Amino acid sequence: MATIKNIAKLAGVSVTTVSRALNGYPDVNENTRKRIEEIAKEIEYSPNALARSLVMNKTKTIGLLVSGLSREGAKDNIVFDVLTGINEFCGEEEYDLVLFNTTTSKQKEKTYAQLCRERRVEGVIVQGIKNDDPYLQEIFDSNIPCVLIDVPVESETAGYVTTDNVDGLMKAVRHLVELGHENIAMMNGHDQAFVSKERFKGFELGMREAGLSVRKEWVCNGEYSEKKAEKVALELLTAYPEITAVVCASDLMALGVVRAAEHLGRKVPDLLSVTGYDDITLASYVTPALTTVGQDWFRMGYAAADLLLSILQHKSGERARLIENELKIRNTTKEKQ
Amino acid sequence: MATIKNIAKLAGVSVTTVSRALNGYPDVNENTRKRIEEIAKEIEYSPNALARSLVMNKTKTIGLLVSGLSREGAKDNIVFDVLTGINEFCGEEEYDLVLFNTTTSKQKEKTYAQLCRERRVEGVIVQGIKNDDPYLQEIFDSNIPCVLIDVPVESETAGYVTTDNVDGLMKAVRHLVELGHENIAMMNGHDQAFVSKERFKGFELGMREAGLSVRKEWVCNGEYSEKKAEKVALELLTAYPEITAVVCASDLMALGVVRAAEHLGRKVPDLLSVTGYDDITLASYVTPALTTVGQDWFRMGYAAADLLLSILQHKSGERARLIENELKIRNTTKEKQ
DNA sequence: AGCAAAATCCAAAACGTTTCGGGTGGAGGG
DNA sequence: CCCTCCACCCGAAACGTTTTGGATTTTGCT
Repeated sequence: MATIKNIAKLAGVSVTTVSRALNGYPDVNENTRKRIEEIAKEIEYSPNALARSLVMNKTKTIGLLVSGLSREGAKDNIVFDVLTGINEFCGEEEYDLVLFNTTTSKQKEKTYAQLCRERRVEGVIVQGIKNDDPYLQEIFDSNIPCVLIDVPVESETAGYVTTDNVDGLMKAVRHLVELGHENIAMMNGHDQAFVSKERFKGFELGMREAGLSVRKEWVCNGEYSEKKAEKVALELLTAYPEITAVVCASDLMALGVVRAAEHLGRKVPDLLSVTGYDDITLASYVTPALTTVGQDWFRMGYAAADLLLSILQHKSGERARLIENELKIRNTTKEKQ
Repeated sequence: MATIKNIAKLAGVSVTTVSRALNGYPDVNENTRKRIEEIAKEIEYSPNALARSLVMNKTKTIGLLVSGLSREGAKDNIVFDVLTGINEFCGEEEYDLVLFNTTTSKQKEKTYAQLCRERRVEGVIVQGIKNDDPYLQEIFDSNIPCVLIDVPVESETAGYVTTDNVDGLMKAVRHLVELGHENIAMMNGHDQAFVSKERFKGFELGMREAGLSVRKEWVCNGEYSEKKAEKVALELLTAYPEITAVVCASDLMALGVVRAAEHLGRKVPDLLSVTGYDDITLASYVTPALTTVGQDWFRMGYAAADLLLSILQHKSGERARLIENELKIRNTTKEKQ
């Protein structure tokens, strides 16, 4: 493979000159520069990024640590959208992206910090991490620049991007209240996600705002799983048939709830209103199309990469980015009969 | 950052010994090895993969070149599933994955080969490439090991993984024929995809097998776009109302066709049967659920990575992998009325 | 004790770059 | 003619590893 040395020999100059010529330094004669560039093209030279990174101590690479990169993750396109956003930004800034495998047990022995240090990534974006994940602690301890998606962490080197989950869920509740609903239940996700707490807070606030009380038995845990939510909803709706609306902490769970309702002969939205959260692709394709509060995952990914770079470059003390969300009213909500 | 030199100094040995100790060579005393390992842990040493790769000329990294990594790509989960499969395999083999940005115009100046050489990836997996893409020619010319998804290319260093697209479409046609359909149209994709030709061949063969003739005006080009397919289908179905079934070269296009049919008051599947291709997530969630021929994209990704590694290691002369497909009969096909 | 073999260690080169601290030669100014 | 300055170039060190080819010490055997 062609190296800078080869060029130097062919051009009859030193490697220093070749390096400086190719990198646009001013202290090299235009004629020699031309000659060097021609030879470089001739022998199909491309710089060895490894060697360069080694000496410059800069890899132009950021790492991606995603938990949901498994076979099941495909149903919601969230991970993918975020990835796309990150990729977009990295393209503009000429950064490369390396995916870390956290799935396999083999790598589990290696700590988060080790992975990053070995590969010498300049920073990391972490997605889909649960708050009881051991990696999380490590992020605090290590001083590797990183930004998390939907996990509020702030430090010298760490930031996050998220949406206003409290407000998001309040939007859903308000919408239902406007439609005349009073007996509103909530299908929340598991506690290992930070957003769950926020969304529950939004639920409480929304209910209080409307002068309604939240009944403990009416908020349940669907674990962000379609199947689980269906099962739980089945029990909930048979035990408390007076419920006329249920807000869900994810679209997938909302689909489960809809299925459960229809299994009980309660047609959605006529006999039960349901709202989701996320606005995954499925949401608008399914019938009835899901009313849901949408998040722009692409933008979140893009913002995450942007924030990470600004942390890397000590541009500002900013450590959090808030992306807007929006209630998308579709066909799973309707006035209370 | 801790280096092997630091350890050497602290342990009172040479860097050679540290290196050999840490890498499990037998010619180092067990006591010194213990000591070295302790110190390594103590000062949080992790090896510099850059330096190692530089001298070993081996990066344990494969590159990923995907064309569909854009915002629109999210609807079909294909790219994501493939990625997941690749990621899975790489995890097992302790390979890292780097994503190349081919989207932005900035990087377009850099050729495919340059990207790979710079980053010193050992091989590449290419996905979603069109056959008029300039990258394709480069793949032939460069001798960088690579495997393509759904593009039949074989050379010393290149291979591919695909499914039997001819047979796949034949399965769909056979199914429709068994249901009594005779006036069958095809919604194909654009010519820039290799699979289009194959699927058309399957259509022809299937029709011939059933003693039916294919009418040229009845095979149209939906360009793998939902919107375009809808528009084209609208024209097709109004011009030729005698059509009772249409096979599509992708699920997204099938969705467009279904929409067009319903817009014309032809309820699917009662008044029109439609089949898709790919079995994307949407296919089973949409109503009516799409009858489609399914491909296991995860397995394709996994197989691609597997094949690439076997090429890298000169394990065998094998240059192609064929993954099975399967007809999934759901609710968009029915006996001809 | 003498000697070969085994065990343990090390110095130095190499990988391909960048960068620091000069060096050389000629032009311009006095 | 001498001095300074500028344009252009170079040698060598450095980045953090691995590996080659010994060198030294210890062990085992007669």
